[in-house]
Amino acid sequence: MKRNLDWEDLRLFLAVAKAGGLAGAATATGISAATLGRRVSALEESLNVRLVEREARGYRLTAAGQELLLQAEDMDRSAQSILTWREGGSVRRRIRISAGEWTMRLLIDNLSAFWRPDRDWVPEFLADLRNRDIARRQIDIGIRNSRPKQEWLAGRKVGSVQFAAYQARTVPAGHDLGWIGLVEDDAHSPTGIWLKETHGTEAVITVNKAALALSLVRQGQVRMLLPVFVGDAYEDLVRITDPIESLTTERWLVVHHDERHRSQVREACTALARLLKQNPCLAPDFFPAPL
Amino acid sequence: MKRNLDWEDLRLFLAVAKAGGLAGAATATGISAATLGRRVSALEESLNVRLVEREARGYRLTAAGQELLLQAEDMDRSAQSILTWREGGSVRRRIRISAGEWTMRLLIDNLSAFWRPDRDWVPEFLADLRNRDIARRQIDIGIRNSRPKQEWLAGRKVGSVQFAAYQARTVPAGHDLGWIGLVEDDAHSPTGIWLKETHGTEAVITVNKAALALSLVRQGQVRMLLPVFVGDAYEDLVRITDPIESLTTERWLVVHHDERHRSQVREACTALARLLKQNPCLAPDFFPAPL
DNA sequence: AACTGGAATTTCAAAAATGAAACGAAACCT
DNA sequence: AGGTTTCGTTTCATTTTTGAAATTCCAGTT
Repeated sequence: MKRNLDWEDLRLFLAVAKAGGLAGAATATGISAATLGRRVSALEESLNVRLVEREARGYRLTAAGQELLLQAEDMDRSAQSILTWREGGSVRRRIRISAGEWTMRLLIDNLSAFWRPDRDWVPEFLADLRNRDIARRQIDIGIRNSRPKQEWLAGRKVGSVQFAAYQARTVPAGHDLGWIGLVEDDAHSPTGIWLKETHGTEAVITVNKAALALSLVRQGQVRMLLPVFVGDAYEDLVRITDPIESLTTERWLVVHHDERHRSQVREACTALARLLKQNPCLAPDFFPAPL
Repeated sequence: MKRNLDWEDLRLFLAVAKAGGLAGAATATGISAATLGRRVSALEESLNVRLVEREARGYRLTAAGQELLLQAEDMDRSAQSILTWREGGSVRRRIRISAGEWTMRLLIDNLSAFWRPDRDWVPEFLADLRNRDIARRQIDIGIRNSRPKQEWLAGRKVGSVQFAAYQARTVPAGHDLGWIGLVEDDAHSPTGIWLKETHGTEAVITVNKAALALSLVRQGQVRMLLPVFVGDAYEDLVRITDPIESLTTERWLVVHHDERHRSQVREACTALARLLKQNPCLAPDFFPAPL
């Protein structure tokens, strides 16, 4: 295809000019002499000027080549300042992790179990569960409840999540309470279906914040289906069912298959997998006791 | 392969940043949006920093991306001055043409037949007949006496050259003269073989400059085998044989097959071919008459 | 003068990059 | 609210680039 001035050709010309030939430049750049020769020829063609005399023992710059060398050195100064900027500043990569609200809190509660400040990556948490955001690189690692289906996603199973029904310990046995659910868990979701099939009812109240729902449960006003890593973390809550088999979900770490070989992404995945396979619970102190 | 900072990635990032997304940058650079997306991702990976937020309607620079943009603009200023340097100065390409000494003089004598100052190339003549110099791009077009054999050479036949024996017109008929030859035309060359077979002798005198040999012939001191485009150009010379079939050679324009699609090389070849197919002679005034 | 070492070019198989086309989703318009 | 347009990503066939190995040749050494 037809190109503009290729800056990489300039960079390689610079290396050849500095080394006085292809052999030295090949050593300096890690690119083969054959390729460097072709790139210099390509630059001569695009600039329409002879830049080097090709001799048996190396390349000698023409007058035009010497002029170009000066300008390529200008570009190299800017390039060197880019490298200095990256090496001098924080070179730690922010790894964006997305999960549902409960799982997000689980990670935050257990941060020290999978991350320390001396690591060369920093976790950044985002509550966004769309795979499209992994495609757009807005998310590096997603924690999802099923195996990824798209071929551009790579997944790793890291355990499963059990659900059970909970109410406040202060509610008298046999007292009939309504159910609360999350807006996204509508009547067609697994939790909605379970509720209809076992209690012949739907959630009386729905909210879009899991933390708010939890407060109402702890106040003794409603019952709720919760992941056991949440429900079991609060001593003022009690299960009113055993873990519900039909609501058990898997837990997957999902990344873009292009990204999974990146060292920080891999380290983060390894650390998260180690944590999640231990089936940790929330740290309940995070939430204030209900008034 | 593992690379250093790829300057072409920087150039393409600059285009994406200026356009606010892949679509506009694709239009500006002629490179597809898919490729630009990959190149920006590659740059993020090599610099180990997120440079853009990928949104549905374009790319938005992160803080690091904005910093990098400033430095890439520095590099672009140098790149623009390279383009200005090339456009402001002479953009005409020097085309190096190599041929034997006689053919070289033929070209110079007939310069206006194949080149004019308004052309976008300038001929540069070199007396060097080695094909290796075409490989090393020290020569753009070689005029050779046989079809090129190497596969990296492209050839175009442009006629043939006849040879005949000449002496000075002033030499009396039947007067026995010795022969002069060129150093490179030794006893094993076609001319050496012909001389031995037809006259049972070798060249008495050898010189390494064709012009010097010609002077001696014109002074009436020796006889010589000459290309007819040289011998017939001098009225004070006379053929003493008809054109010698066994010494006739072909005439080929030879270029590197990589170079033959370059417009200036192609123009020069076309012009030279047009001239040489007319079987032109030397302009005899070029050489001073013998004292 | 002969031999050796080093450098560049060429060939061709392998690897990498590219782009057309399809797809998905968000923003915009009616 | 529904339809259209625009943008970015993915897939896969095609194109381009790359590098290992071979070749050639020149400079340096013995």
